[in-house]
Amino acid sequence: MNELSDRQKIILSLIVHEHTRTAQPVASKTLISEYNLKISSATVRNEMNTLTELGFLRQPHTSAGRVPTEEGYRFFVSNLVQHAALPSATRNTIAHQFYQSRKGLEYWLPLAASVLANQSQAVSIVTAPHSEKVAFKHLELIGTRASQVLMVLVLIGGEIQQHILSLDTIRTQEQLSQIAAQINHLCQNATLDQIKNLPPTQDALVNQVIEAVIEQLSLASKLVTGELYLDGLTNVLAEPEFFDYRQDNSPLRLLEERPMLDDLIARTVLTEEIGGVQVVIGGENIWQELQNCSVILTRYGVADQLSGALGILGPMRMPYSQTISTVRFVAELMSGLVSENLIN
Amino acid sequence: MNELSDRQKIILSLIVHEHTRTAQPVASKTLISEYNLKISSATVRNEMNTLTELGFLRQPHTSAGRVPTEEGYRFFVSNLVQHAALPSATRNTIAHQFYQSRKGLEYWLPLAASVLANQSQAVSIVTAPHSEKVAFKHLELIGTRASQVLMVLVLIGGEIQQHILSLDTIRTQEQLSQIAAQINHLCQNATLDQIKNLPPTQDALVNQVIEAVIEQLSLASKLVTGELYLDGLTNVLAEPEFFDYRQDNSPLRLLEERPMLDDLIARTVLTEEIGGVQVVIGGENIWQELQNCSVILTRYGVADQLSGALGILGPMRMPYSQTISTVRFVAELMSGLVSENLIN
DNA sequence: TTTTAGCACTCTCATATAGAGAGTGCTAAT
DNA sequence: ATTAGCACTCTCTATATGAGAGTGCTAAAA
Repeated sequence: MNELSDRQKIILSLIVHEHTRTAQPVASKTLISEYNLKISSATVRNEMNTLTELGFLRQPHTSAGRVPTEEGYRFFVSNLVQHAALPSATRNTIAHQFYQSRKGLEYWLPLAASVLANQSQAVSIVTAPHSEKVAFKHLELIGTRASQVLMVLVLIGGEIQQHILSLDTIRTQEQLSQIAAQINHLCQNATLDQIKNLPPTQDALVNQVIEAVIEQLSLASKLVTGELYLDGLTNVLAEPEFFDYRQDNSPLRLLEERPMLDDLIARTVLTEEIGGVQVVIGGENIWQELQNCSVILTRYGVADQLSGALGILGPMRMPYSQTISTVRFVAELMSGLVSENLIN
Repeated sequence: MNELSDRQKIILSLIVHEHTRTAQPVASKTLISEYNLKISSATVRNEMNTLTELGFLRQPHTSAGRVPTEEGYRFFVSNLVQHAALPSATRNTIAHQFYQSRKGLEYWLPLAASVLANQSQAVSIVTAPHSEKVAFKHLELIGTRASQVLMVLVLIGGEIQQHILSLDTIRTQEQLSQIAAQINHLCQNATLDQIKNLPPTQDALVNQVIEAVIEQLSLASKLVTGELYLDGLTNVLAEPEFFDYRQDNSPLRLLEERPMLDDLIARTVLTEEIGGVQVVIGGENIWQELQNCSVILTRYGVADQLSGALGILGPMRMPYSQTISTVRFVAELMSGLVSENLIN
């Protein structure tokens, strides 16, 4: 493929920038007057023509200016985006909000979603961190008045699972605690496979609980992502990209269908290192719903232990540089918080 | 206030019904042909005129049919709605979905949201059940490699709180379990106030943990609602009521701002008995955002122990009878599930 | 060879106009 | 009290028109 000349790159960048600002097709004259270019509009038009033939720009109609295509945005993001660091004022504002918040993932997750949504003026997506390799940390059995027992299972990393067991007879809390202690001893730091290979004990009740533990751990190990936090839906409602659509392929549908979102996350960030930011532009022919949208996702947390995904979904026409920086910064913050509070 | 004649009530009901079906202003002739009325259109027009003067109907413009006003819907819902039971086929479909689901509130809550959204074709709102009177059930302390400790606190009812404590020194798991046992003994079934009045112990660490317990319980007691589950946003995106608006007072904003939603829930269902269904039509001059919407909410769970709210938010023009029945039915199901799995 | 001025051409958008159709309100008759 | 009949009003659609924006192309200039 033909390399673009420097001038073509500049023009493409400026068109992307101007279109992001105005949401209008960009005319050759506009470009010159807004950015004080030293060349004539005819020259710009010639270059625009070339860029259009290369598939980076398109014309809504004959006598309109140019709009970047999906391909154009993709080239821009891969080759032309200026990765400026987030202004320190913004960084401070964001950090301050985390500092002021109550401590604990249950507060930080929605906060991260809220910060991302506000900063990007798009929809934010944050999943609770989750350990790929589930392993047993601690078990507790809590009796009720009836023969039901609340089983609380803590995984290494700090995830908590709860489940209600039905026993055939009512046991005292002492008996239950004894069983829990026994299992805690047996399963100390064990992985799912190790627990599966444990020889059955003499005690039928212990076996029953271990079965339940195995089931809970299996469930956890199948999970792609943890709980989902969204924010900023209203940011995006006014965008034509979002409500022009018929109901059926509104990009917002993606957010309501967990399997789709899990797929999106799995195909992008889960293959990435923590810290790598993925930009999906226009659905990349995989997700119909994202035709005019872009998704910026990254992974945060502690590698191999506890990690989640976070990012935003917005119109394709967005300030990529700034948004990518924001996503990256919030991910760094969250990674720090997760690692400081790791349970292992 | 003047009573409506029977014929006026019928005409109002039919207009509501027809408008719900077609989303169009209802003409006098339409009413006659669609519902085989034995009176002339002129008579209907006369009655329509009266109903308009009474504020139950309005005319979008001179030569248009009539549309029910907020007041009209309110009268319809209070006086005219036919409370038909949900068809047993629908009941079975819904019950079946709960039957097929994994057991546990964490599965039932999103399921309830999904069922409500699908059945009503509106946005569903489900909050996790929450105990108004928080009381201590069980505490567990789980050590990490560092001096941080994961505190897991189970409330009566079954809510689980987690919190990370920072100790000055590293303790063994045995020491931690000992402390937990001591506190479990001290706080057995105690309410927040009872724990607050506990005399301080000799052990500084125990005191520190009890402080943390008090803080967690205080937090829990201040909560109006538990976690929020929404579904069906896309159902409603196509409705003119929802995207006609400027961003600022879209009804969906209500769902993103927890304080507003809590206020809505607090002002309606929390004052109600469990089982009572509240219908808020057009925001009732309190919630700007709900101008053309209605909210149907009810409370579910076990009185005085563990209760949450569930319902839907949809366009004002909705099939009230059916939707109210659906909300009520799902609430009954959820109440059953909560009471069967109560931890106390 | 590259750039540019100039201009014809195309398409959109806003505005105006007209006619059809829907539905009412009113009047006078039943 | 009800109804038939009709004039009137308003919306909606289609059509026409002109202004404006922006391009593509050509031929000249650098």
